[in-house]
Amino acid sequence: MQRIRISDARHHAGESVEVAGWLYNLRRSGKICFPLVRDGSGIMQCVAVKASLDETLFESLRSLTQESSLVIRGKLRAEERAPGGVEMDVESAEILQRVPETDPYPITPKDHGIDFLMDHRHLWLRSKRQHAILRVRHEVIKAIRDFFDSNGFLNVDTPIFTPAACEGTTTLFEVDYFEDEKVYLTQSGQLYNEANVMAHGKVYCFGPTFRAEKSKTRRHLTEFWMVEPEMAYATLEDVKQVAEQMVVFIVGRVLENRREELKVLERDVSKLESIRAPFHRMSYDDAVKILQSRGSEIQWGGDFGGTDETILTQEMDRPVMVDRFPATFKAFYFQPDEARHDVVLGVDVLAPEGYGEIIGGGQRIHDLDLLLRRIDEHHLPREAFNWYIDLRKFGSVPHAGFGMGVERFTAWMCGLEHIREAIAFPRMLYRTRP
RNA sequence: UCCUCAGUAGCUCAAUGGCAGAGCAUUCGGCUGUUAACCGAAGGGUUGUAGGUUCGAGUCCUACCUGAGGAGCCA
Repeated sequence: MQRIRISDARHHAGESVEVAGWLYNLRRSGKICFPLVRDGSGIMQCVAVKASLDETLFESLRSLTQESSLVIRGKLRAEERAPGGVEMDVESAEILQRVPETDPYPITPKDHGIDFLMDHRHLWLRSKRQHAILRVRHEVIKAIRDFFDSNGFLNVDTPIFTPAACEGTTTLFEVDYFEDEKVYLTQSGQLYNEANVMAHGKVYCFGPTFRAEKSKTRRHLTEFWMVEPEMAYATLEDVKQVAEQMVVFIVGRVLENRREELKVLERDVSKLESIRAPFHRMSYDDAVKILQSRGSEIQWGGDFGGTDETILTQEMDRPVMVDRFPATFKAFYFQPDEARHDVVLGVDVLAPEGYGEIIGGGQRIHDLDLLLRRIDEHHLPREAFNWYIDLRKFGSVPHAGFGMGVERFTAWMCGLEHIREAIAFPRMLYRTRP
């Protein structure tokens, strides 16, 4: 008998097939019962009728417990009342493991609190909503790779263990590295990207990123995934254009391939359908003026707070690109604006609906003397940057790139309240288990 | 690190300072079209921990623990 995936069931109406899965829920009524079986690709309602089945088989199905694993066989039939449009008339079944009723599956189809769900994250992943979110996340990742791969970028990944002085600003996780040596978990692959890009012209790295800030908000994880493209012979304008095209591409893919999941998530898709080029563009100067006029206490020279990002984007139908930030709060490697030496050629892309900064990037310093000066101004040890400085000695060119956080993007696509649901096992300030 | 809120049955929650409760889950019984099925019954409690006030504390006070939301912080 052919084993099928539930997602393909509609193409097998009228056939006898088998499905291997888990019992999602069960409704019963005396001499008939309706096991809902999920197999990872979808959920299918089965119908078991006492009169047409072996007595022990019917009894074992009728009393089956939630999340028990089973292989179930029967004839598929188009049925309007069933979710998915197809229903299975059960002919036989094998139960691989019956969940004992003395220790039943803890996540019932009713409401649960976030603490309980997070403690049972390893099981929570099976629920409809979490299943849908991780499928959207997969689509986002696949779209990112497809976008860069088909635009001449090469995937070159950067190290996760990095030496101490990588950027000198944020808090890093320290790791013991054999005898008496300390290394740190990467907070960005960017510096290494700058080396890789001089070899390949256009590259991207894609991997986990670690930030040890004691940040406790709905937008923060201590471990998250980031894609970072870098382009040689490129400027801030190139970054803005590529970032805009990439976002439009990913949103398009999600809308094209994950409609069902967005429906499960009750996402207002019109909010995503309005994401088109061109995005709103404004300078940091203008952003500060807008914020002040709307009651923010921000002063020129200060970074945006979470509420500032929300104020800037709340009435926007598409992302906002803010560029030319004060040099004072950006990293040492940002290229200054020729026309305005107090600002640098950096850009942040803020997602609508309060989802905040999803992209940050800009143009890097390519001049040797300027880079040396900036390293000194930031009190960073030159020796640690020898290899990075070399890149400005041997065929230096203007280059630029950006980083995008996968979970923030996924949370935006799914309309999530909190970023913790956008990754299978979130790592947060006070939560590292399971 | 700071601020706010919460912690009662496996889960979600109720209980004016006065008998510890409900729904769901589990078990038993009923039901041939259920959609978080429904109907009837049963079992299930160190009220986060330690003190204190009181005739009497789930409830009030103090400290601590755990969690949540937010702030700071986050190139």
